[in-house]
Amino acid sequence: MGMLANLQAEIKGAIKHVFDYQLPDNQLIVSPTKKEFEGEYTFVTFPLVKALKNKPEVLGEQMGAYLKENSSIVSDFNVVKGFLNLSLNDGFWSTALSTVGDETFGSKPANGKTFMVEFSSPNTNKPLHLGHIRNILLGWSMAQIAEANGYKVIKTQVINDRGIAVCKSMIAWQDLGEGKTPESTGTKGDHFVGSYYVAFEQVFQKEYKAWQETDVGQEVFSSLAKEGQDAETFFKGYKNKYFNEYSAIGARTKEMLLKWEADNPEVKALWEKMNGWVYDGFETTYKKLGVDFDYNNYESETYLLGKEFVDEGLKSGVFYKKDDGSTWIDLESAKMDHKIVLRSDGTSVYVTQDLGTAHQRYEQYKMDHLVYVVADEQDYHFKVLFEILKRLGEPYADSLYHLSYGMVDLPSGKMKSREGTVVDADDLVEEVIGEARKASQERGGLEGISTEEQEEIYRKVGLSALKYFIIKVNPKKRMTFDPKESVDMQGQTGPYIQNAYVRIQSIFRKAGVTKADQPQEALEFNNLERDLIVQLSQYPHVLEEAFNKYDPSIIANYSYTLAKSFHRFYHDCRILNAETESLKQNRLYLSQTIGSILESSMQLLGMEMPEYM
RNA sequence: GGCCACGUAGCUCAAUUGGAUAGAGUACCUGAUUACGGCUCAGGAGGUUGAGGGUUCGACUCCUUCCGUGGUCACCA
Repeated sequence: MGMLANLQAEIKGAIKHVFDYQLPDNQLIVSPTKKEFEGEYTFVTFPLVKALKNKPEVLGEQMGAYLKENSSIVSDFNVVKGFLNLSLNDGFWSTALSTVGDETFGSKPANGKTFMVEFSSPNTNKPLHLGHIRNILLGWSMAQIAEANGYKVIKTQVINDRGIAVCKSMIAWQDLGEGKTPESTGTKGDHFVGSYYVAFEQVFQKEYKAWQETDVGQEVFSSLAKEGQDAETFFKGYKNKYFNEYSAIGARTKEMLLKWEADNPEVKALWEKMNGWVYDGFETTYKKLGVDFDYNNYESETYLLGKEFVDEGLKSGVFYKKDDGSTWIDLESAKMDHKIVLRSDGTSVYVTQDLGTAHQRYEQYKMDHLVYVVADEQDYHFKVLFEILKRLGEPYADSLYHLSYGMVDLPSGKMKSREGTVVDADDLVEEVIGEARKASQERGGLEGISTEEQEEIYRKVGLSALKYFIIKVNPKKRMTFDPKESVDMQGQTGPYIQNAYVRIQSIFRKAGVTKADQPQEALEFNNLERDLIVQLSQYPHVLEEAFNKYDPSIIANYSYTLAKSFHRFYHDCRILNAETESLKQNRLYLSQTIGSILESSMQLLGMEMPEYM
């Protein structure tokens, strides 16, 4: 990092000297030179044109000449329009390499601040699916990136373990379960419970269909349907109303929820038993994905939290009450609507809970950042939530961020649980690992390694294919997930990057050393080596940028270009058979640095490097 | 309909934040390499950056008007 600052200072000095002009820092644009041109770094002279009233070419020539003459690091230059391309001398590259090769390079000292991130946040009535995987990868990566930027990190998830949906699975298990358990059926707990949720929907739909044919159903249709609306469309929209007002199984479900809220021991026992099964299942999936949490928020413990806020807010006039007893906030001045915060029966809604949870977290952890990783369908919810917290004068209101990401589509279109097109997380993980195993065995590449180690490698490789495929996309963009491409291992993929690392390890094994030191004597660097050093030196900036923009895909793309450059270098330049011993040492040292940065950057994205593949 | 995102090669994605001739991968075609572990490397072809207008030395990027896609406008979470 210091190396670029050095160059910038020299350029600034040159401008002062040649033109007697002080260039503002924000106009001092120095970037790596594009491949088509000679040189390694480029200074953009356009900003000088206005102030100095001269042609950009002339300014570039004058500065270049001065720098070549007087600078200790510039060896040559050329000017194309407003671009001054600078070539730097071997001494510069030598110190640059030792900078990036330092073990502390890229890591930032602790800054004493706390970064909290909420992600995954599953419901206990369904197993995790592809959408959760994108969420988890984003949340996990942001946690790692924050840590690399010096923050103390707290990873948390909200488990939506209560409510009407959870009661549905419970009712279905009571009716249809015959006392079966995950153990007795050999089913993973979350899948086991999820199947009863599905069963409930089937029973309910059957009941609803039958009701539609009854006199009552027909009367509802003819009296409430809009003109020209057909029965199917009408009843689709009427489903919730039916559930609440007519359905027998719906009534039983609601009754169960009331009992749950009244702490009925039998209901609570059943609830705990079934949720326990689900948690076991989630744990298995998280473990396989290689993620964990520092603590969980259970909705059953937080769903009442926001109420006291409402009282305070009513007093201070932030909220107002309607005649029916419901409580609202008027957000029109912030270009939003009126929003309900307490129902007329006094119970709280989604935002109310989130208000309370945010407050509780701050009380407990005094975090400096709180990031919610939630899909972009909830953009409006978070705008509302943050605005309310601001109006309530919460001290942390400005440190909140909604990391909003686009939904994951399949090549065939949207995932829809009702149509059974949801991609299950566990299935997906098994599939990519299976593909890695298959590909490896076809090549017969892992002979002489124990079966357990082989399996561990397949896991690392398969998961990196899957994870990279998802994390490389800018979070806010909606993405298409093609299962076929997600198991690819060639091209811009996780395994391609792993392969660069494995090659480096292999070189060291071949060389019979574990570590390389930088040679002391003066050396020459070729284009490929210089390019690699430039890329390596950007790592700290990449880290910062990924953190500031909440965007792990920046790191994913960086790792790929670095791996690509290495593969090319590896192809064109002999390392162990280099012309001289010191050149060999130098290249080993460079390779070692690349390997270590590839490893740490991929680790930020939740991907592990194998030693063989 | 209001509001919010997003529209870049056939497909999946980039573009150092306003910089050079818009780049990668994939698929397709052509070559290299019997090895420092080829899950590699090089080359070819593929573009009016959804459309129009504006701002300026310079626009995928900023402003504006359309068009398209998705999301959201629940006393669900």
